[in-house]
Amino acid sequence: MHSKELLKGTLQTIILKLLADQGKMYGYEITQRVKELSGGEMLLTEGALYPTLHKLEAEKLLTTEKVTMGKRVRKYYKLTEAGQSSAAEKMDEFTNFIQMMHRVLQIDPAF
Amino acid sequence: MHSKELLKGTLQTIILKLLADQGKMYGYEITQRVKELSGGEMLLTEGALYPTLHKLEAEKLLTTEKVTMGKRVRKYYKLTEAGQSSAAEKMDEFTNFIQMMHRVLQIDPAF
DNA sequence: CTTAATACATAAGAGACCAATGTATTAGGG
DNA sequence: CCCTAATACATTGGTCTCTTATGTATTAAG
Repeated sequence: MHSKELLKGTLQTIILKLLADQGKMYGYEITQRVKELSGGEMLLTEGALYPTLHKLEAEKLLTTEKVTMGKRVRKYYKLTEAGQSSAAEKMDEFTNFIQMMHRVLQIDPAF
Repeated sequence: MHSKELLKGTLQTIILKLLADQGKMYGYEITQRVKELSGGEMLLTEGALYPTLHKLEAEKLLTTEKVTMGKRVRKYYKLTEAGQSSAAEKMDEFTNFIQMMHRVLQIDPAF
């Protein structure tokens, strides 16, 4: 019942913000961090995550670095400079969105 | 750059909440009220609005009443009892969503 | 008389995500 | 030892929601 439709459009913002805070992360780590921060409520699917990461990389907002741990390969992502700007922009957009929704839905701002 | 993607999934909530507050409204009135409440930032397109109204009606959350004003026909929508429950539910979902996003994005709750 | 606003509506398509599936390594319990 | 769960990457097909474009018709204003 935590409607999944509301999450649409938030994934890029989440990824960029986490990377802005953490410096670098790999895909699986992102899914776990989101799960942790949301108290288990928000579960990123790989079918959403990886295509988005690849898209952000193609747009030069992220760069990758492969690190081999034993026989397992991890792919770390970090923000480019453009990515850092984009992260800040997306966060602004999101807070504006929330404020607008508060007005439209007439929710007590204290909430 | 108020990203349109973030609005996905909010339309039903908005419609139900406005009807819960106003009692009854017609389609065009809803677009104007949203525009007014958002300070012109949020513009509902008819291609989104009418199919959604029809869908909510098909789900028995809304009932309609046609009113003729001169030669122009207005179609008023109001909530059924199920619609009132649904409106409250959607509002809960939305506030939960915002709280979850605050945690995930680590936004100052005061914001 | 032409444009903008009011008022309804549908159809084609795009965008973002989910579910399912696939490969492969590692750790733990029985 | 073997099976399962967790770790770690990735792609494909389908769904849902909205946007763009289009259509009809009335009314008000310049």
